[in-house]
Amino acid sequence: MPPRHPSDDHTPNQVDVARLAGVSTQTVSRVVSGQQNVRPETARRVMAAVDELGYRVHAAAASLASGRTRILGLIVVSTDRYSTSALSVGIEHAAAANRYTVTTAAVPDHASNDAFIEAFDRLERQGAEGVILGVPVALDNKAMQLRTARTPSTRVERPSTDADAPLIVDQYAIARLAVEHLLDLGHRTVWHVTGDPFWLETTQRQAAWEQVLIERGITPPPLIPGDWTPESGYRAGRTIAAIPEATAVFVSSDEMAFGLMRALHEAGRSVPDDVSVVSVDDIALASYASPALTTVRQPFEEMGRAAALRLITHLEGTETEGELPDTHPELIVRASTAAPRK
Amino acid sequence: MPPRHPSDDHTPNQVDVARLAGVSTQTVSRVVSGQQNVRPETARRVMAAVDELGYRVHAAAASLASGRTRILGLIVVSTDRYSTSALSVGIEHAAAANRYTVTTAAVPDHASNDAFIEAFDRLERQGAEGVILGVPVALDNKAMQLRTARTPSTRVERPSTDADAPLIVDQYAIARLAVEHLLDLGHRTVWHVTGDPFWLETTQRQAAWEQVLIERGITPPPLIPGDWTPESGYRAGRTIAAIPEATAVFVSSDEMAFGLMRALHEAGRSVPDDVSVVSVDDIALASYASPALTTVRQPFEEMGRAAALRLITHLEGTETEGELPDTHPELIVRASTAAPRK
DNA sequence: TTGTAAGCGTTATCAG
DNA sequence: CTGATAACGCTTACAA
Repeated sequence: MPPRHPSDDHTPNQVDVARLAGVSTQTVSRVVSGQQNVRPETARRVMAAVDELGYRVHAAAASLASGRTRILGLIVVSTDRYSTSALSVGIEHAAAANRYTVTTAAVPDHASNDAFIEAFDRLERQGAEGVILGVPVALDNKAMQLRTARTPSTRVERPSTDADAPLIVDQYAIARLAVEHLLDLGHRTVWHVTGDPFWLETTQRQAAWEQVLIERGITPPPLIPGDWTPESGYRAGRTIAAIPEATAVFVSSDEMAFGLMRALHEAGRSVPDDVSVVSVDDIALASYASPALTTVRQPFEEMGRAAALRLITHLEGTETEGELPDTHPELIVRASTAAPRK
Repeated sequence: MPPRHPSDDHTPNQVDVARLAGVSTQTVSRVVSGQQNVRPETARRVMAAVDELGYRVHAAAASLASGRTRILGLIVVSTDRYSTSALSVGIEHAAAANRYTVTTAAVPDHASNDAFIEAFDRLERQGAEGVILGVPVALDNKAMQLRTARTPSTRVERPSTDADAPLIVDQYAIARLAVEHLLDLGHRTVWHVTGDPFWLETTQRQAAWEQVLIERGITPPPLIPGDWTPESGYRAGRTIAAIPEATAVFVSSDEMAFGLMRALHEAGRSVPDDVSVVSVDDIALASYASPALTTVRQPFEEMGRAAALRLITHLEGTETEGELPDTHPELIVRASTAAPRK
């Protein structure tokens, strides 16, 4: 076989660059990975060779040699809930800013624990250095603990079982904002339509709602179950409409609030004159509901950023690029709440 | 240094498994990657060793050796548009079913072409074997063509410049469904509120809307520009409200329709009595608008599945797991459309 | 059916 | 500041 021409068919590698620049592969590696101890002139020559050849590091080879993949795993639930995409956008940004890459594993809604484990395994196999749990996984089982022990993980919300965990979004603050707004308006009590009980937020908000009422000496009325969907909100609305003394409702998502208000409207109960409604999320459509929704805004993108940053910080044991975002919820008052009728 | 104990600190590798099972690493590789030519008894022994050691293939090493990463890249735009998450869920599912992994790169909304290139590079560097463009990238430039030439890519929508490309969702069919519905109801013409001109769908739907009108001998009225947001829909609604002869509107997204109907309502024009509205998407809230939206459903998850499957098929040159999903749009008639007043 | 040998392209370590 | 050399853990030949 004749000696191969330098610029052959194969994609250029370090050796090619080194040869062209007249240095060793090690120097190429140093230049490409931005280390400082290279003479500027040498670095320039290497970069020129890199450009000429169109060289780029081979991630797999670099991982194998260095033991680092710079991959972040993300487990999400397959829903079209508005929050999911905003969350991942935030995560992706924080990752990219720190030169990490995000690999996603989706699990079906209401999946069994096995499905989460399987997703986690997929991510680990792929080389994820850390995993972000965008899902309500239970962590109190052997299989999951085994995995989170060897691969650092963060969850977006704060697990109820671990009050000390660094917290990204305070579900208690959300519920408190909503309930106190209603109470301060003069309502005697506040009814609550829950989210899907599968999710941690649901139980946390519910507990907070109860707590705030009790602090004010009010006995919480019966819970009205929901599952995040507008349909479940509609059903809850029919329930509420049948309770004449209900004048204020805290609904766990904007989407459910749309359904709820429709049911109320159909039953001839006016919002906010007969019933005040406050929900959670502040999706883009919230101000286009009729009436416009009073809601507690969740800064999803910031939450995603915060989760990723927290994980990366843990991974590197040092500071990261970018400020830690503000993830405080905020009450947005619009037209769906008012003082109760005399 | 004393000889190391077999089960030492390092994560177990093929050598460890081979030693424990009393076979060569090659046999371990064969068993683990599911090749058939291994005696069942041997395979069993190997699997036992794998389980005992908790061994899993090192993806980077496997990639380096085989030259395959089984990574699919996905470029998405950082928006919380409902479609994005549904799309990626579909992609992720199809990928997982074919043992591929999805890596996401997000670019800002309205990003420059450079941002797309940069995202593409990130994905390539990561080892993506193919890239799904969930974004309206222009492909008519050198830099992009260079990349799509070496890394197979699919886009979710059909580029207007390439009518022969296998098509995932037919924007013409969507517009036709909407416009003909309105015309068949007896409206003399149909006004159109566009999406963000940055997106291909926008121009495609707009062209289709024009075409259908012209086919029926109707001169298209002036375009009303939008940008997907409910706010832009609201502005469009004010425009429409000021045009007494406008009785039918085709709005390019449900979210804009919410804004539009709110503006119409405020202007005292009733939907559907004065103005009929049909939009596109069929988001979960569409039936909870007031009135409930007549809309053209887009099966986003199926679209994502289809895009991924198409790419994987191309990559493997063979058939893939799972039927090719049906991505036909469908008209959902609800309460926002009616015959025009006499 | 199983094993041996030779890389894959990079980074770490240690010399110079 | 730069270079030689040895891993990293796996798969693809090829041989037995």
